[in-house]
Amino acid sequence: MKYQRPKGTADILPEEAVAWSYIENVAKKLFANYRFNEIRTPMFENFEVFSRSAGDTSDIVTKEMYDFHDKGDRHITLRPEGTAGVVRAFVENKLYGPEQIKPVKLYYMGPMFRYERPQSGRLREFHQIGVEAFGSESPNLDVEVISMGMHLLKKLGIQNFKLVINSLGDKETRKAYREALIAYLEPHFDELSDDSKERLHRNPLRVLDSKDKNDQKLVANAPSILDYLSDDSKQHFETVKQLLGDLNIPYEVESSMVRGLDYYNHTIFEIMAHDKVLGDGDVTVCAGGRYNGLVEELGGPETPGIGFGLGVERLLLLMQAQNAALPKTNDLDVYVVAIGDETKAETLKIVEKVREYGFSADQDYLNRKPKSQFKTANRLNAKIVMTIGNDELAKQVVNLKVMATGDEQQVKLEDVYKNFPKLFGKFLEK
RNA sequence: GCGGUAGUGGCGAAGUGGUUAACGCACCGGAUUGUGGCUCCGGCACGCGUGGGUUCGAUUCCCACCUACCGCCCCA
Repeated sequence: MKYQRPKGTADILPEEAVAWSYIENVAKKLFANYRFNEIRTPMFENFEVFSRSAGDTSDIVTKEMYDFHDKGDRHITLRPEGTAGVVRAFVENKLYGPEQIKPVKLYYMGPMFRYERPQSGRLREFHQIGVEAFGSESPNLDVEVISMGMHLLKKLGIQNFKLVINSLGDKETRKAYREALIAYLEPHFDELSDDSKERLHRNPLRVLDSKDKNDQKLVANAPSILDYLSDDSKQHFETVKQLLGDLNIPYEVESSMVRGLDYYNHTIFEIMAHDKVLGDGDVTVCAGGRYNGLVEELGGPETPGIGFGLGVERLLLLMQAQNAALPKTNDLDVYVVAIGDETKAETLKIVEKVREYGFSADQDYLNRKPKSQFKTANRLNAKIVMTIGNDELAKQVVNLKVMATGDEQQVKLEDVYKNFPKLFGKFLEK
């Protein structure tokens, strides 16, 4: 093969694109009900937008960014996630202004890029649907955002998913907890796995969800971040849990849950699904949380924010594995079988007229025999086949066959042209 | 970035250091001239991921690279 797509990219072929459109439309409709509006930001940003927001030591920044210097020697990064760009746009366009109704609720959908080893459900160019809400610290907003994510999965027919939440508290909380955790783990340093030794000082919270069995044992008695929450943080988290309960949204609290991006604080959550296609354990399909402070970090006024990102590829994998229903689209209403060159012009007129009336129509373009044309009509699941040959042309009629029943009758061309929906539309109803 | 498995026609899949690379599905054509299914007949890889090497000869052996998949790291 001479040319192949770049590693970690995928072609979305027509058959699958149907599912993509469906997902996007369902999401847009749902988001509109929650009063979120679409925002479209560039697929690349200045490097600093991401390095500043995600944290200089995060893996995403240190090894997974797709970055390069352009011809003007600007350090450019293909966006690895959606939030930073939206926050940048929020600040740059002054959406924090007093004339904006708060919270400002935005959503986006599009490709993201991360330079990493591809696996199923993990690509270098992948797609996220995400939402962000700025300007309110209300726990109600936390819960609404979470609920919206849950609703989306439910609407798309996903089964076996669960909500897991945690609180990272505020800055002070994280600092205090980080120290406590290091103090707890340090005496056991030699017992830790190599990966966790590495993690201990760079990102100690990561040790908590190590997959190493021995690490897990050590970590079992580690202090919990929930014991270090400041009063305000605790109050916020308690309210979130309370409200989730009020809405009858089941959840689990997982105090060891952490985040890959440094900007998160307070409520964080993941919606995880369990299905073999995505490996043995639970896989996160939707993840998000609060990021109070991020707007300041990118040069805006003090503005709280919260959002989530949802991986479309993973979602699709789940939908396929679980046979989630997809709408049937683009059914063929009419196929016109032409016999003989003399009928070509009339055939074209027929299909065009039928389309004009709002039905789908197709014809043969390969000069094939009637039998072959019928075979194709059958494969395409045509509801009606109209046949026209020299005899019909001379008499200005066509043979109209209803494929489901096999009934065939001769009708006037004039009727097709002048009154198709009224006379024959009945055959095209579901 | 690390470890492992794999790569034969549109898809699935057999195969061997040496004349014409099985088979199934799909597709195309035909079975007395203009009708969908079934059946039957026929067609369909100048080529076995790419590039080198070994050899009289390689799809089959060796090396490198590419890509996919699985695990780790990390993550949606």
